Amino acid sequence: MSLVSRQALRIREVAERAGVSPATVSRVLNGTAVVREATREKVLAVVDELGYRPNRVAGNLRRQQVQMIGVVVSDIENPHFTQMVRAVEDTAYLKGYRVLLCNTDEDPAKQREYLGVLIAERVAGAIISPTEPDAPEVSELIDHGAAVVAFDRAVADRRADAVLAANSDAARMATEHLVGAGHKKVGFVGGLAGIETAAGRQSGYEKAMSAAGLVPMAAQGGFRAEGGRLATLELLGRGASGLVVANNLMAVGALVAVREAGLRAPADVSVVAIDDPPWAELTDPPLTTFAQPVRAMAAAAAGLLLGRLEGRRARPKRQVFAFELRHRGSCCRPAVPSRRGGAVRSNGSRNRKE
Amino acid sequence: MSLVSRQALRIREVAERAGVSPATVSRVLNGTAVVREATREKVLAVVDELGYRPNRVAGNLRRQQVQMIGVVVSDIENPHFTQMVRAVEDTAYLKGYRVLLCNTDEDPAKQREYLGVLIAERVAGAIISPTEPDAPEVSELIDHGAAVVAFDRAVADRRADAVLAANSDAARMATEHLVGAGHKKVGFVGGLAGIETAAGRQSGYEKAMSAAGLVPMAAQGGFRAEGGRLATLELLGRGASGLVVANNLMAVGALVAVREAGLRAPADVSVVAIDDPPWAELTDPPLTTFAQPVRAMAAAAAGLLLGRLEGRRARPKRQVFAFELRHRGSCCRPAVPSRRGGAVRSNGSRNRKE
DNA sequence: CTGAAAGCGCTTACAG
DNA sequence: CTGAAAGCGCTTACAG
Repeated sequence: MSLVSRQALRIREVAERAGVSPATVSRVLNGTAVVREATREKVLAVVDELGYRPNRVAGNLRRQQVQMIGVVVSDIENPHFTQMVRAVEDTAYLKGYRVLLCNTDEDPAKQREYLGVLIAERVAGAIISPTEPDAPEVSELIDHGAAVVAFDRAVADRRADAVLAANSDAARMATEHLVGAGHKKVGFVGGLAGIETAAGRQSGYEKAMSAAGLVPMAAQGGFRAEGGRLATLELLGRGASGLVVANNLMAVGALVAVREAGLRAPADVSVVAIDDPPWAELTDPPLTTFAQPVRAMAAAAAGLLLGRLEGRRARPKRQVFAFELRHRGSCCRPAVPSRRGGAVRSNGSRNRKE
Repeated sequence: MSLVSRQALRIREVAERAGVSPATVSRVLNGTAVVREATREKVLAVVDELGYRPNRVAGNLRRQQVQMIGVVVSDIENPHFTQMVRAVEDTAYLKGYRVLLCNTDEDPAKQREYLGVLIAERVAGAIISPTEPDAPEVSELIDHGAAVVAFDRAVADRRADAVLAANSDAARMATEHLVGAGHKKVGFVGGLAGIETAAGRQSGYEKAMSAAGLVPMAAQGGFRAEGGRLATLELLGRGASGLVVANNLMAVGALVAVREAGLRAPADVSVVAIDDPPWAELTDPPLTTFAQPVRAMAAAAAGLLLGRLEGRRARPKRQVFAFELRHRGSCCRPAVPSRRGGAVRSNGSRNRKE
């Protein structure tokens, strides 16, 4: 179809060749006005013949709107966010919106820069899992007319919709699950300080422990596998017989640590993780988890966002989703006191790659 | 800093407030010309005071270039592509480029539409793992001046750079590995018909089998977990004692199938997978794999792309990366003839979700 | 139903 | 070192 040419064709060339004005070509291509059928066909024939591709950058400027949404996550490699991005992309694609991927690495500076990009590009909206919930750029983005939905973690600006998970409840239930099986020394492998989901999960854990009259025992793993490994080794060294792990990446590290310590789950240690990664039933033992309904959450977020983009003007919504227990093999053998001999080495010398 | 206002500020307002022309504001903000220091400071002060954010859509149009690259993958949820996207995003970010995420689901129509979007948005470049390698849109994109790098799978247009993996070699070595351990009935869980990586891997497998004088035995799993499960059940039903699985998602299904069939790896069946997913050492048993150096490949692809965007005009490069054996527990117990009693049920009645 | 003209908000030769 | 003016490629009131 297309005549190859170095210089991109403009609407004017198409118009001349078709013997009409640029306005008419635009109307045909966008369906924004009724055009005589014969004219329409002639225009389409020329468009096809020349392989004309309208320059959308120009259109965006003129129309004063960009059919693009930013998706801001802290780590695209975390399956939790991968699933979210995937579900959002699906919905956005169907509605004609493109996805601009913004990976912040939990770095507030990077989040600021990326939000600046979204403002500069005048995107129509954004789904944000914030690293810094009160960054002024979030408000700036909204001031510029973008629709914003907070995902997983709320943002300070009250004009944003929010799709959250009941983090505290999940950690509380996970802890109760272990306590109910007779564990007294239940450790908590915590997430990244200052992140809402980490704080929520830790508080649920602490609530359950104190309700049971037990002493909390937490170590921070930073939401990453290697951190989870080290935190787990520390907690095992302190005699933990049950572990609540605050996310799926750290669960990888926790399982490795259990093995490194020469222990077996659930015989020696019971493990419950929050988040249900795709590989949960493949591990040895299969991992008991509290699963977030990520897809439903992502669909809700995309729905809220696209709803606003299509003109809904309701006041901001806040939807909270419950976790769901997926009982597998890593839990819960009842606790057996002092079944272990020696101390556990509390940090690995092995140079592992996660 | 920013005075909140419904209507976005334009460069003209900033110029008026600073008592200079728009041209000068532009020069200060872009550093494109020397501006008197006092003027510069005045402009920056006003920009800061008003919270001015240049409209990059307008800039893109005027400058005739968009600092954005498209990343076209078939499935962002496949860890293989997730890692690639992540590595590309890192590099692109550092060079000031944004990433537009395009998920094709191995659907040629979706790939065409997304490539059309990339052309219309006049992106500077694209990294493409093509579903349809000879789609005319790839050439159109290049005609429009975009730099294109093919990833994993080549594209027909010879002007694109390519970063590939030695698929055939990997499958051949995996097969030889099993044959070397004494397996005669080595089955192959194949990928999606028509996809280059699937064909390459299957041909490597067939080469190794015929070199060993053995009869090939393949079943197609479509590169997805559930397909891998069904294909594996079929091959086990045909008496396979060794399995080469053509990608990581199908490996999930294969392990599940082995378990469903009441067998154990490596005692009853040896399994080698191509692709090394993050959870390979967590499975029961840990999965022996041939790993692609995804990060190195992604870095190479991003390097080639950004190199061209920065003006390199060398002829198209084609880099092929070798796989690397990661020996773990799922292989290779030597084959023991007819160690199994009855037939294996050849398709599961359990209604699993992958 | 169609065209001429203005304008989206920048950047950049050009002139001084 | 700085400004006035043109122009990037569209879309859309406006007029007919």
